[in-house]
Amino acid sequence: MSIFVGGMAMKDDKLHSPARVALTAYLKAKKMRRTPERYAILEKIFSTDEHFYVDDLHKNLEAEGYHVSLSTVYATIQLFVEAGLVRRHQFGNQPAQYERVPQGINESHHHLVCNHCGRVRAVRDQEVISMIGNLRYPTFKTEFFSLYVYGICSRCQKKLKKEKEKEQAVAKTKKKKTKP
Amino acid sequence: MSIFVGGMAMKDDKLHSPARVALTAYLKAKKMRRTPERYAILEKIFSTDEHFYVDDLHKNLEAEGYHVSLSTVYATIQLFVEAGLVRRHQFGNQPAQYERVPQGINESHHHLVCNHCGRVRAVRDQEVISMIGNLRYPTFKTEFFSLYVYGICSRCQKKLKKEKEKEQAVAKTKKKKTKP
DNA sequence: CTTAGTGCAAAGCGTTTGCATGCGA
DNA sequence: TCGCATGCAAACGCTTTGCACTAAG
Repeated sequence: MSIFVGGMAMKDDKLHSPARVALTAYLKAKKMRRTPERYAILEKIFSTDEHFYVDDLHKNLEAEGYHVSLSTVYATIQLFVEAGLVRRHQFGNQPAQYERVPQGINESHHHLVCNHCGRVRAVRDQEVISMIGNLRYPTFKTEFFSLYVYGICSRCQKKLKKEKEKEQAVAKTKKKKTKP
Repeated sequence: MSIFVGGMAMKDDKLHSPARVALTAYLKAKKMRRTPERYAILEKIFSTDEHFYVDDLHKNLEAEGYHVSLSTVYATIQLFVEAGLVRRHQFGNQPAQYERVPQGINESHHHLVCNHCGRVRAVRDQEVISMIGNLRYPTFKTEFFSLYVYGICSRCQKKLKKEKEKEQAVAKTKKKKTKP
């Protein structure tokens, strides 16, 4: 069975997905409007568990024939962040990345960020998650955390190794020339 | 005793501070120039252990009568990040913050970030630091990490509590009016 | 009927870039 | 002398804002 909601076809179970329920509750509590745009954007975000850029999300919606203005996408994502449905990340000088909040400990993870190419990889590690999750600070009401481990990814390690070898070869050539 | 270097008065020991030595080594290795601007900016950054914004750093230098262009400050900080002398942080949609890299485990720390006002507090916690520092990932060459704990700072907790009390008072008033 | 939400275009702002000049090596 | 660094101003790109219009409650 399939129903048409907010301009997009979706399965019946999606109508009552945890995310939709949470958004509805939040909007009601804040006395805000339940617009089709908000649900369409939410649906799109929760349809994958990948990080995403605002611009890509917008393009994907347009590509599906669902027209929303970029400003609305920005405003809506901000709303989702405040509602605790989405989290913001920003690495180096790249545009902001977002991801839906991890659902329970099985989805919790931290990030490996490559200092060379900027790529981000999610890593699940129960021990780390629970250890950090148990931290308590007096006078500070913890809500969630982000752990970023920076370094060099395997791809860039190879790339840098090759570059280094090339440089050394050049250096040797120069030595021979200046000291013949 | 005090010597004049790079347009700024400084103590003799600063001339051979670990940061200066490290920068000199880096510049020599990369065959880059040791300009007074680079050392002046380094000095300013390492004169405190606080996080700072590029703009403030630039203003502070100007205020001291040391003129450097904003572009040079940007370029230089980027250089310092690549040299491993400075680290970049970015919270929410605030401009980037930087801090000199922690010198040894006694300076290592993580951050408490307020979701309401955006303020950042540094927290030292040996156990957390060493636990995370011992993480190893195959194919990924770890260089350093950042842990951000998000929540509500004490100041904002009080603020939000007051706002809530006000709202509830208003809500009660309305109830009385509609159900007399 | 009221006014929050949306769409569009323009503005804002941190950061980068292009180019002429200056200075370290 | 040679060419990297700097200074300045203009450009850039992500994000926000102002305003007229639309639609949720």
